[in-house]
Amino acid sequence: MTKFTEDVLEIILMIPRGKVMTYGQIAALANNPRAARQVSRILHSLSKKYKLPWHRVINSKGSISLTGELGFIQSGMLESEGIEVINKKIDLKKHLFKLLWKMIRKALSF
DNA sequence: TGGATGACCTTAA
DNA sequence: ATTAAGGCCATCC
Repeated sequence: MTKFTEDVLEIILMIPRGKVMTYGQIAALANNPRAARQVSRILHSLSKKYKLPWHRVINSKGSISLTGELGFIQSGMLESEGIEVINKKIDLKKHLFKLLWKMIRKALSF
C-alpha cells in the first residue's frame, strides 16, 4: 500500500454525507494530479473491503460515470442523502465538497 | 482548439 | 491465482 493509496482512502472517508468529490480532486490532494484513473480503480476494487462511500465520488463533469444498474443504484444512494440527481447529473455548485484543503493537508501531513 | 479527465488495462510482486 | 500500482491517450467540455 503506497502513501498515495492511503491518502486516497483517507480523503474518500472524509467526504461528509450529502457531499461529493471528483476523481481529479482526490488524486490532486493525494499529490498525484494525473492519477484520477487510479482513484476510480481504488473505488471499484476496494469499496467493499474498506466500506468506502464510493457513491459520493463522481466525475468532474458532475455526473455519474457508472453505467447501467450500478449507476442507477448510485443515483438512489445520493438522493437518499439529499443530493439532487437529475438524469445522472449532480449540481456541483451545491454539493461539491469544497472543504479546507489546509485541513486535509494537515491531516495527511504534507 | 486545447486542456483536463478518467468505476481501465497491463505489468509486477 | 490474487491483489496492488501506475500510466498514456481517446473523449468531452
